[in-house]
Amino acid sequence: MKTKKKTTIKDIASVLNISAAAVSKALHDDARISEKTKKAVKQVAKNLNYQPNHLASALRSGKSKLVGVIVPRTNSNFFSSVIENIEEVLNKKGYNIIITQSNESFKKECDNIDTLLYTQVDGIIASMANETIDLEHYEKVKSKGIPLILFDRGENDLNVDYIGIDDYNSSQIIVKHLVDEGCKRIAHIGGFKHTRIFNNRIRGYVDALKKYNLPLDDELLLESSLTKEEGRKKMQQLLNLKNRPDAVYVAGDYAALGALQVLNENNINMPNEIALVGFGNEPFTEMVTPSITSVHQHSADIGKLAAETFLRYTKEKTINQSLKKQILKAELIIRTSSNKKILKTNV
Amino acid sequence: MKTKKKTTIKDIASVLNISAAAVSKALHDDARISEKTKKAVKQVAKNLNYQPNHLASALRSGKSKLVGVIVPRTNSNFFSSVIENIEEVLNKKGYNIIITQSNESFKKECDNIDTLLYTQVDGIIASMANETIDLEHYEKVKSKGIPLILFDRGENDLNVDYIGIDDYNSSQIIVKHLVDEGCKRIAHIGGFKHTRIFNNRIRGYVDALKKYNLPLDDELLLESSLTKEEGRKKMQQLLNLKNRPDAVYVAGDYAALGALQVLNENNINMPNEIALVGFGNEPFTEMVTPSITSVHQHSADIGKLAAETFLRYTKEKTINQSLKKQILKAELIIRTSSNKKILKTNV
DNA sequence: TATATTTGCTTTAACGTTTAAGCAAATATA
DNA sequence: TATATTTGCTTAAACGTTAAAGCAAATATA
Repeated sequence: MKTKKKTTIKDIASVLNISAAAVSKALHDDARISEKTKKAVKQVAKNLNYQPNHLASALRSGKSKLVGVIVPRTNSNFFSSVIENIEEVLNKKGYNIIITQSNESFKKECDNIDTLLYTQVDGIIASMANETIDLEHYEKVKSKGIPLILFDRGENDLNVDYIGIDDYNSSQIIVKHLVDEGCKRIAHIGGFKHTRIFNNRIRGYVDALKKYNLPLDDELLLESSLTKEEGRKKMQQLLNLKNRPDAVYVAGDYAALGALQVLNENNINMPNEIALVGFGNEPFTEMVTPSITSVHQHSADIGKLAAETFLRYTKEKTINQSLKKQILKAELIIRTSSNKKILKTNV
Repeated sequence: MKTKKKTTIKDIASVLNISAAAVSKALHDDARISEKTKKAVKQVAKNLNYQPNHLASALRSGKSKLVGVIVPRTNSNFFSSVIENIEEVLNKKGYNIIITQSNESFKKECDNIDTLLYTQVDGIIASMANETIDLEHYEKVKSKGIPLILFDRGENDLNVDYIGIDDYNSSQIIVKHLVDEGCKRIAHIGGFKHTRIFNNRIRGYVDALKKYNLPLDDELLLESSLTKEEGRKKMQQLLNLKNRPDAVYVAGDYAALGALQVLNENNINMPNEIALVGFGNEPFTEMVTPSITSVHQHSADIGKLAAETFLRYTKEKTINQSLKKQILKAELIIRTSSNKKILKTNV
C-alpha cells in the first residue's frame, strides 16, 4: 500500500475537531492558542507524519524562503567555499538556496535571473560573469524589491551591497613582496579591465610599480580571460620578449598554473629566474611543483557576510538598497614559486 | 517610484476583458484558445512585464518543477561535474535544481531530505554520505511517491534507479595495469567496506590478485575515510612494513595525494620503487609531480543519465521504482606515477 | 433545415496555507 | 454586580494559478 495522499493541516484539524486555522497557529506557537491544544496538535502532526507544504505557505505569506545564488562556476574552490558558507548561515534561519551557474556567459546569467525570479526567491546573491557589462537584468531584480547582494565580481553602478576583498591593495602587497625578493621587472597577466576587480588589480599593480620606481613597460601588462590555456599563451608571449621579466603576477590561479607549466617546460627556474604569483589560493597551488604563491580571498568569510547581509534585509519592511561595500583584507600565502630565501631585512 | 505590486494573470485578464482562466490557457498555448487571443495575451504580458508565479502554479498543479540534489560535497570535481550536467539536462525541461551537501554526515543527509521534501521537490537525485547505513530517510522519500535516483554511492536495498561506474571491474583493470608494469606486491588503501562502491573496489582488488596469483597479504589491505590526511597515515603505515609493497592502489584521489606527499617526502621513486594509482581523476592528479594515474568516472555522463532517468518518471502517472542499474565502464588514465615505460608486449 | 460537433471562451472551485476579523466564554477590574 | 479585558478559538477570505465543467456561438454534418 502506498500512502499517496499527503497529510495536511485539515487532517490534523478534523482529528482534533478544531479549525485548520487553529492548527496552523498551534504549529507556529501562536500566543492565542492554549498549551494543551498546541501539544495535542503537535502530537497528531507527528502521528500522521505531517510535512508542511512549503508552496502553500510561501504563496500565502509571499515569502518563498529560497535564496538564489549565481556564480560563474561551482568547480572553483573559491566559489564552492563561498556557497558552502552561504548555505550554512541561511539554513540555520530556515532558508534554502538555489545554486545556478552562469559559466561566465552573459546570456546564461540573464536566464538564471529569470528562473530565480520565476521561482520567487526572496533574495539573490551573485558574482557576475566575465562577459557581463549590461546590467539591466540586475536592475530588474532591484526594481522588484528583491534584495541583491554581490560578491567578488560586483559593480558599483548597481548601488547594492557588495562583499569582496581589497583587490587594489592585494596587488600592492604582491608587488611589495616581489620587490622584497629582489625582482626588478615585474609583469602582470591580468583579467579584463572592464571587470572591476581585475581593473583594480591592474591599477594596484601599476601604482605599486610607480611607488617602487620600477619601469612601467606596456609589454609587461597583458589582459586575458585567465583560463589555464590563456595563462600558457600569455606566459609564452612574455618569454618571447627580448627583455624578459624576472617576475610574473597572474590575476588568477588557473592562468598561473598554465604559466607554471610553460615555465617548467622551458626549464626556467622558479623563483630565481622568474618568480611567479597567482591569485585565489586554489588548493592545487600548494600541490604543484613548485608550489605557487597566491592570494587567499577569505571565501568562507565572504560567504558568511553575504548571507548575513541578506538576512538583515529580511527583517525590513521595504527594501531600499544602496552601495554598501564590505571589503576584506586579502592574505598573501608565500610559497616556493616566489620565495628566494635570500637574506632580507625584516622590516 | 517603485513597482511593488507584481502583475498577475488577472491584470492581463482585466486589460483584455477576458477571464483569468483564458489568460492562463493562452500562455500555455491551449488548443481551445484562438491565435488572436493568444497573441494579444502574450503582448500584454510582455508590456506589463508579467512573471508567472511559480509558487501558485506549483501549488495548484502539484508539481514544483524543482529537483533536489544531495551530494557529500560540491568542491570535488566529480560531484560538481555531475551537478553541472544534471542542471543542464533538467533546465532544458523547465526544472530547477536545489543543491544540498551532506558533508559526509548522516545527520545532515537526513536534514537535507527533510528540507527537500518540505520544499516539495518533484524528485531527488542523491549520492550517499560515507556515514549512511540506515536508509529510513530514503524510504520516506519513496513512500511519498517521489522519484529517487542514486548515483555513485548507492544502495541496492533501496530498490531504486542507480547510475555509477563498474567499481569491481575498475579494480581489475587497475591491478592488471600494475601487473603489466611488473608489480608483484600490490597494496590497496580502500574506503570503508560498508559503502557498496568501496566494497566492490576491494572485492575487485582481491579477486584480481587471485587471478594473477599474487599474494593476498592482510597487511596490504587497509580501510580508511580516504581524506588526504588518512592517505598520508595509511601510506606511512605501509612504508613501516618489513616487506614494503611495490605498488599502492588508493580508492580516492585525495588520499592518493596524501600518499604521494609521503612518498615524495621519503624520496621514494615513483613509479619504479612504488607505483601509485588513484581513483576519480580529479584535475590535480595531472598537476602534481609525478602526475597520478587515476580512474575517470565519466561524471558528465553520470549526471546526464541521472537527470534523464528522473525525467522519464515525470511522464508516468504513478511512480513505481525498482532496482535499475546503469553501469558505465570506467577509464584508466595512465600517468607518470605508475608508468614505468618498460618494454611491454602489446597484448 | 435541423441536429451534431467544434470552437472559444466563462464560471467555479480547488491547491494548503496564513491572516484579519469576529465572537463567546473566562477572567479581571471597578 | 456591571463592565472591560483577555483567552481561545472560529469563520472567511486570500495568495496566483490551473483544471473541470459548462455554455453560447460558429461551423460541420445529414
